[in-house]
Amino acid sequence: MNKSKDFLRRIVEEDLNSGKYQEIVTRFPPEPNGFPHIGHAKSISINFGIARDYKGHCNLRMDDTNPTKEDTKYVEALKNAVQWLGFEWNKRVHFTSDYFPKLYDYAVELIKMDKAYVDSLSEDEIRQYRGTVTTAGERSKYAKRSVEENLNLFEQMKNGKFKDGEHVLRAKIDMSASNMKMRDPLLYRIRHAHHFRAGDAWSIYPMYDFAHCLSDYIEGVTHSICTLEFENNRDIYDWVLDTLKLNPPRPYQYEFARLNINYTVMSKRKLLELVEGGVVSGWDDPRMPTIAGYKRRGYTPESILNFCEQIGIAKANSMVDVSQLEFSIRDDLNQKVPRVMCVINPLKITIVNYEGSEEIDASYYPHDVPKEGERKLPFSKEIYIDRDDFMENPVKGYFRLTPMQSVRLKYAYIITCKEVIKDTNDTIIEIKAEYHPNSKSGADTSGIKVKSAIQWVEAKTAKKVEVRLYDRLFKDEIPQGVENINPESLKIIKNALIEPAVITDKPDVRFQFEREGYFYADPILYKDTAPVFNKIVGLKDSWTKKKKTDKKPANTQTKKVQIDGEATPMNADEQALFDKYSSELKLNNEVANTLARDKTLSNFYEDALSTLNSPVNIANLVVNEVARELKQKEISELKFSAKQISELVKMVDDEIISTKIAKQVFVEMSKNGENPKQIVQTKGLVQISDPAKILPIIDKIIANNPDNVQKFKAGNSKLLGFFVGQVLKNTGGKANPKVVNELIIKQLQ
RNA sequence: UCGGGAGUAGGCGAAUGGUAAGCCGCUUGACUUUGAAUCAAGAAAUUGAAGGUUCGAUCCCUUCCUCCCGAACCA
Repeated sequence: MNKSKDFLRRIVEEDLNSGKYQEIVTRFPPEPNGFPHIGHAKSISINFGIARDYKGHCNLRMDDTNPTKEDTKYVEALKNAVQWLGFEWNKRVHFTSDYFPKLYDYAVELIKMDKAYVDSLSEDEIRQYRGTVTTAGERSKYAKRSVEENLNLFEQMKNGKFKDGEHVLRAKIDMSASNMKMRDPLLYRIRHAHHFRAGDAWSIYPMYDFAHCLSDYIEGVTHSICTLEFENNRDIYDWVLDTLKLNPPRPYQYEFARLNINYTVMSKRKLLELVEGGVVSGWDDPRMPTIAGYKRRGYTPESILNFCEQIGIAKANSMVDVSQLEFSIRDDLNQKVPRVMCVINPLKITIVNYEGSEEIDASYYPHDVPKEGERKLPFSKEIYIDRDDFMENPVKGYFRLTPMQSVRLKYAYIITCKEVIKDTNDTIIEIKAEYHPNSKSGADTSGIKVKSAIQWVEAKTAKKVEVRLYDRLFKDEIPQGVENINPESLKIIKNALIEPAVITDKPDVRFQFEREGYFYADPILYKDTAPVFNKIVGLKDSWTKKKKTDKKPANTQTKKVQIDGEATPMNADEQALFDKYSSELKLNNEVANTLARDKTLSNFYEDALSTLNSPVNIANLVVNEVARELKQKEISELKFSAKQISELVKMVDDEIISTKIAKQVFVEMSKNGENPKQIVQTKGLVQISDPAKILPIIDKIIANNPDNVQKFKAGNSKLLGFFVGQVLKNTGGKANPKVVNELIIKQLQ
């Protein structure tokens, strides 16, 4: 089956099919002022993914227009992240700073067109002059400067003749625009700052809104994909490219919803605070949602990429559950990594009836993972198990070792507890147990039934390892900052014990510690003499979950009450019109209301009414269809006339076409202004109402869909739509749906 | 308040007028030498609300409600 495409891919496909672009070019344009996080991974996955899917390419471009915030170390982090995720950027890494000379020339161009000016208002004044969302702004008096003066001033700005903040270059657009971004946005500001790449060559730097669109254009980008908060910036994007009258094709901007994950912060500012405040060990702390953090934790690139694919792309702000991410990494590692035994919280077991030692063969992989490999497990009378796997006074439903309940040592024997030894504090320090010699795994003739098999290590051969148990960094679903830190996000266990093969044979760097979770040999701290393992993610655990959720929370869910606001009252004229429409012309209230409140619509309506006396049907068409066109266009831009609308309605009244066809015809009319009759004729859209012609089609469809016939007869009335739809499809939409409906009901009785 | 976006099971998210997909999560069962995995079954949605148009509306129209973005010399 064809997978459904996200809205971006749909746009890309349309543009390719229409020939708008020959090749798709996207770009990933981070500002190098912080380490990339999983939100960037989503953007990378989208931009590089689309380029890959449509055989185009994707540029990696550092958006380095603010010299005071950016640094070359972040450039490296960004490059590493993209590579680690498995993508290749087109040729070299691009930098907006490479385009500074070109950008300067474009600015000069704008000045020459009298579309930009040097403003000398102070920062505060600029803010004041901008106005508010409800009131228009006022243009600076400096906007009147001549082109020559602007050119001159701008050049001096470039040459460092002025101090920071003395002047700015602004676009001359509209100080009363409802989009605040369009109130003469700043294009350049003076910054006597050292740029990490451009050095001290420039004392003016372009603003995002000016640099970004032009950088896209310069690179031949076709689809400039960014997040929702740039929706308001799209108008400037278009204004700059259009005003400069650049040679086509030009790029267009599309926005998607950025990624949010619960229990996670995603803002670069907050992440920087965590790093600088020493709350975490650095940008690559395994608890950080940075790509470097996930990498250090042990996540695989595949798991991150799968996650990005699963969550989809849309335009609605949303919060993804962190369990979705955790599923991705488990799902990936489950198929890949060897199973080994590690005892995190050791409890000594002495098997009193076992003497000597042996080695037991054990596969690295369970039967349902198609990978080969095995190791030897040393076994003797002294072993360790996890403290959690023994309970002296077990709770109900406990499957593991108790004084009354035997348990299997995985891959080895069944043991039975004989004696519990405690110290003076009443803490259990050792268990004396007996093993059952004929119960060995794979050759068990003992007939003893156990509920569980637990991990263990042999005392003398086990290796001591450090295990770092990571949990989510924040305890709150929507964390604000350090006050929400989870105090248990890191537990360091110094004395965990692991089976020797893990250290001596090193079958992999990632493991599943059986019954615990997935772990990763820390790429920096790990030493053969002092191994360190990071917990990547725990195994799914329905046992502890069951214990916790035994107390059922009361269903306190109350349905939210919908508060309806009031519509603004009509004025006298509108009221009069409404009365006329509803009483005289018998329009229903809703239609009359819409018409009465909209002068253009009602004028159009009365115009159409003058050539055809069919008040209700014309009103319906005008209110529902014409109104839609009028949302996008002015009345003068409409391709069709009121007269044509009445002609269309006439055909419906005369039952030449169905309302369904009428809508189809209307679409044609609004596209090219052709006459409705003409459209119906050339396309052969006259409807079929003759039962003799429709019946055979219905019979065929009934014969072809016995399942659905069955379901329909069983009472699934929604399937009527299915059958009607099939008949209409078969007749190219020409069958009279009313007739079809009646006939189907009759045939299926 | 003005402009721009968005509302579909607990969380994501398909379906442009014709049987409300899929994934995560949840429940139950089977299997099991991981309370995992796997397999099977299931619960869960009056598509934000109310009206309208239509034979038929998640989809088109109207009004309302809620949430997000916007008045940085940040990106």
